[in-house]
Amino acid sequence: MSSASELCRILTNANMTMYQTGSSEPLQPQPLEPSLTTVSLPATGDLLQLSDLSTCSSSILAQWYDQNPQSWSKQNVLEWISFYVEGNKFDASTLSISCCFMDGPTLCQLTREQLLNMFGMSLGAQLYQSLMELKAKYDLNETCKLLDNFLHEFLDFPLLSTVEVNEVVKETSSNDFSHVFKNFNFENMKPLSDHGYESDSMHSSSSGGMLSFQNPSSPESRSSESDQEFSYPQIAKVHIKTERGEMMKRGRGRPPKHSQDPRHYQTSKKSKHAPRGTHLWEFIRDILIHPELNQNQALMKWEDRREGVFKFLKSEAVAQLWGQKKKNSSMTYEKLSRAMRYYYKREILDRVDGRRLVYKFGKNSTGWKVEETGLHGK
DNA sequence: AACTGTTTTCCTGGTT
DNA sequence: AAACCAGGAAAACAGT
Repeated sequence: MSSASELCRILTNANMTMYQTGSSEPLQPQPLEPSLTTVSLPATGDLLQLSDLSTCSSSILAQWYDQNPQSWSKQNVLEWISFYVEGNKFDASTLSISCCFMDGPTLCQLTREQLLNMFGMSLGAQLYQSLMELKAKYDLNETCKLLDNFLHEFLDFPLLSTVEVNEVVKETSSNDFSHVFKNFNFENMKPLSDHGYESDSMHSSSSGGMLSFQNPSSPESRSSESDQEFSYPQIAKVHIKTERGEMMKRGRGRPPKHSQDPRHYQTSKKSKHAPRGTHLWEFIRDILIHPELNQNQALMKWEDRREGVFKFLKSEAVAQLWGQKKKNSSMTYEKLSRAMRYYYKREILDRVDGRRLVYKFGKNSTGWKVEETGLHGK
């Protein structure tokens, strides 16, 4: 069996369509204005900001995070399925892609049995569960909106402006809805604890071994290919008259010596930044094997498809894209290429001497060979 | 908490 | 000169 499924890859690359190098902003929901009334209760929008699903699909998924599954488009459904396919390294070579082309209403009509028939016992069950959870989450969202509105009106009442309400809903919510949030990371949330995570044991109930995210296909089996990161939103942790602390992301790697931005040096709480998602080489591979999803940007091309030799056509654009994926706007080809050079030692890439911007996949990279992909590039 | 793996950042020096 | 390439060093951060 091929190590990575075609569907998975197609959908991974569908993500590319969302990355517009030329455009100013990555496709992410605009953070809602922090409540200036100093209420740290997350606004409903914050609450539901699923800015990071565990894999590369995050940008896409952010588009439909607060939608009722009933109103999902076909694309949304596809993305949702891909999340589970990729997250589990599900081998979808046996899965008919046509199964995945349906809109939200159609999806919601399916029974559990139908899903199992279409996607198999494991994935089908998982999709069914996820669907139920997302529906529940949507309902919760609606409830929260009401609560949010209520609280805002409530807080407008002057005599109540010094009331402090702490962790009102936390217990109920974490008990009842933990599974709902399981796959999501809520940025802009104050972490419950220093490290920003809840203990896993608290909510192992719903998914159990089902969501065992393993990646047998990647050379780095220990990698965080599909790592999940989540924390609970503190649904009603209200601090009236308390400044909402801005958490600055410190950024990875060695701190820039001559950073233009002094905030770069400010210490911050360990940011729960984006899970790694795919590795760089996989990201590159995916651009190559699905050029049709690059918005006609011709970012890279195969020099020798069979041998796995490829070339960067727009090195900085690719770097920007990679940066967007890693939420790092200062990514450059210079830095990206350093990471690429580290792959030589691990034989994920082989050296190609004397040819600028040309690299070659090595024996420890997978998913690019013609036979593997089922695609036939030039 | 220590350790490992994978980048990210910076840098010096070389090549095209 | 600009854009790359090579790698060392150090740091950040996630996962174990």
